[in-house]
Amino acid sequence: MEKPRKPVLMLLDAMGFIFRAHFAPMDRLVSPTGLPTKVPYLFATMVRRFVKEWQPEYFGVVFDVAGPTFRDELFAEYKAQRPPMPEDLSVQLPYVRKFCEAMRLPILEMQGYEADDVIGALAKKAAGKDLDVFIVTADKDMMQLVGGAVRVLNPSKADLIIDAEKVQEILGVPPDKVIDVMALMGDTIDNIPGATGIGEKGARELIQRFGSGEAALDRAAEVEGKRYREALQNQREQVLLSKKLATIATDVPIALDLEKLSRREPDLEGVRALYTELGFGRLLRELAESAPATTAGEAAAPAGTDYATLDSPAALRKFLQAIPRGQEAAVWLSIAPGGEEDEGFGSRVAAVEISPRAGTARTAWLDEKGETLAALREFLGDASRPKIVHDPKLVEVLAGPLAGVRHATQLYAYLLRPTTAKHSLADVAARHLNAALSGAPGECADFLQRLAPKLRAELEAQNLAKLYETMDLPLAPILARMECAGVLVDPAALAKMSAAMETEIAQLQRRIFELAGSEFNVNSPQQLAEILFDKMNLAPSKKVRAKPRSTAAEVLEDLALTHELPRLVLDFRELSKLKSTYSDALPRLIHPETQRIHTRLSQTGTATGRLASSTPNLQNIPVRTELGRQIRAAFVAPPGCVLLSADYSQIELRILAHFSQDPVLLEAFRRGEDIHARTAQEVFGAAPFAQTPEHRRAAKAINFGIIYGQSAFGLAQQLGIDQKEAAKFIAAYFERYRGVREYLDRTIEEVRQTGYTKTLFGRIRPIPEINSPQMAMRNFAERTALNTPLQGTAADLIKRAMIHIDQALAVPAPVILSGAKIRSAAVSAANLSSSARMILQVHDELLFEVRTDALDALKALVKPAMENVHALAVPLVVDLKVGPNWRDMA
DNA sequence: GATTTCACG
DNA sequence: ACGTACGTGAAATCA
Repeated sequence: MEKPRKPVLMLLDAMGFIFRAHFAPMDRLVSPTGLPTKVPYLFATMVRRFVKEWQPEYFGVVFDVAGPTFRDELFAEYKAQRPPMPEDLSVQLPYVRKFCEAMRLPILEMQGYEADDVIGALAKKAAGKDLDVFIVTADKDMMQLVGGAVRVLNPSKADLIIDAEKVQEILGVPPDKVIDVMALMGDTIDNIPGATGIGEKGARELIQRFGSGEAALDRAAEVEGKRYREALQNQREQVLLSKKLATIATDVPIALDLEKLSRREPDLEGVRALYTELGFGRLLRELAESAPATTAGEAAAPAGTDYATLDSPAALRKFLQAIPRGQEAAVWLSIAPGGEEDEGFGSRVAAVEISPRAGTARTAWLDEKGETLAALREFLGDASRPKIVHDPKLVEVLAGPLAGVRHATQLYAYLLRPTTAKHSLADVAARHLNAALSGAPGECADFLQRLAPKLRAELEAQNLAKLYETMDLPLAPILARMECAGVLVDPAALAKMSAAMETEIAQLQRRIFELAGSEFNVNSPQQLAEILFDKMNLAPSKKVRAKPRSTAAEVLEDLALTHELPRLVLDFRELSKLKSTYSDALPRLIHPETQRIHTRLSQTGTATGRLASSTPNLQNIPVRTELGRQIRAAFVAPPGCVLLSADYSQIELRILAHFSQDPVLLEAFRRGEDIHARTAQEVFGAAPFAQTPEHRRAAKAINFGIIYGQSAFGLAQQLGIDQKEAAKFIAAYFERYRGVREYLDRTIEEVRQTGYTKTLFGRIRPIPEINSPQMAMRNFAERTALNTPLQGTAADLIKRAMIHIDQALAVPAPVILSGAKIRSAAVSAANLSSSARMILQVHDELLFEVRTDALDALKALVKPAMENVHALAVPLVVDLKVGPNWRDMA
């Protein structure tokens, strides 16, 4: 961004920002002493961004002062309904002020006036000077101040800059009519009532037509729509009052003292001290880079650390043996740089760090003969030696069997806060120890020692220890073996597909260029939108309510009804997607030695407890279209083997039945009915034999919608029907499935109280946004709150099943299988683990590779293990399919 | 690096 | 009136 020539004055609406920041969709941040710090953190990063980007000459941070303002006299209920500030937030306010003080940013506030008024008055005065004025706020009503050199900068909309033209675009009126629009539509956040029954759209239309709130009131009789007319006629006083409330007082007795508002050099020591107190590691580092510390940097390694290097495999062996029996030793493997991008199968260990106690660590570099690794393996595999590791799955993938893991800090961190994006050691140390890694050899293992007791205590406090012991920890080695096993794909088949697609794509592209009349990049949504909407003047029908200028499939499907081109683009997209994401990409990921693809199955990657697959993602291999299924056919069983797929039928709806105890749902599943047919019967009153495909389709959409926390709008969109009709379906559903309604209500209420969701096995997911003042965010949080227990419990169940199956595969079969069955199997029971292996998990499906002669034994083991994994109020049903590849299965 | 689109459950 | 199903990962484009 080019810096404007005129000097810049920024006026920041501090309280507005603080309130929004508190509910920003971000993880909870805490200081080393456990204080919440999200608000000062976001405040600091925002100020830092503005200073960097705009280099404002003048800066004012404007606060509200507690106590009555002139608005309270106008309207007794003004802001009365606003809940008191959450304590979680109020404790953070002093730090925002401290930050401003350390940065030497002037704080402005006036008794009896709100920040809006102070900003308004200053902006008005500044408009007369030769300045560019930016009002930093997300409040709509501040748009009334825009004009000339005064603009609004909205930090919650990617720093959107709003000038008079933009105000017109957003609200449909110029800045001087903003208060009139606000008078009619109101503002729930600011508790301006507005007129009940008139929203943003209505307000905009009425003001555009009549010019002002007063004129609209006076000429209400002319309004055709009954709803708006009556709203205006009956709520005259409330509208007039709202207009007063929305009007920002620009006559506040405050002088524009540019001398005082000048930006000064920050008090770097003060800033550093504050960042240290709050644990802002990243900002601290940045500070250190821009202005090197004046004091000597002793802080890198905590005082009293004893780090050293072991210079031979024998020294490592000796060191490991000297660790007292029963003492927990931390083990960290550092990975050789280069080679694999991701840490996983194929990565090489560069060094081993061992820490027998906090503060002490030894590093051993790997030797060419592999003696270091051998010494380590002995230790890792010894169950009698208790260990602390970060990511047990990775240790096992890199170094082989791991026994005696006491603490796995990555799993701890994930169980405590599954919504956090990353759980690398650096992230976890930053969050829970408030410490940054300096890169010193030995430090990682030392950090594990420090983290383990702390996280373990939190785990116990949150009742998550059992889940850790019985589910997440035992799953790790299973996932490690799956990653190492890999899956077999046929590169020749994929190459053939790529070639065929190449030709087809070229043909489609030619046709597209012909029809468009020019050449462009079909893969660029921007260029495509230009062709479709500007050049060809196509417009999606009203049914499609996508974003303006969206070229998503849904929009193109609609456009395809009126023109030939969109269909070709859809075909082009399908082909290029399949080619680039699958047929071109998969062969590149075949491991040169194993000739197989080794996906990474992340155990700590999702907010709900599901696994996530990457490099490549094998959980989204195409299946829904014929062309896509060709890709799937390239996933094959090796000679002498077949693939066995076992998938749970309707697992999330069954869990819903269990949680809700709804009698209809329970009965349907207990009788083994087709649940979509049953819902069609309940909602539409159509007996199964009388049901049309349309009935079933709608019922299926409703059943899915329930799992996602559906709205009438969403269902209407999905089914391409009227919203009213969708609302009727939903009402009919809840009329018949009363228990479900009650369960959903109960769940929301519980999450509001506790702030988190919980699965059947106690896995939690914090959802603080459930109490956000922003409706959109709150609604989103509510849908999440409804979906997570269902999705998460399903994830728990299949994880548990994987553990049971893994155990059963290792045990001589007669213990597990009924005697008759196993005697008829062609292989001896004890061999099953060498004849069959689990190779993939796709949320509700497990995929096995099995020698043909062991297939029956595996089938007889897997199905009951999955179905009986945990007794629910309804049966769990598993469907088995077998085939030579992942497509042709029966 | 963010945005858009689209593959899966 | 509001804004609109939950959870993922990857590729391509564009700033």
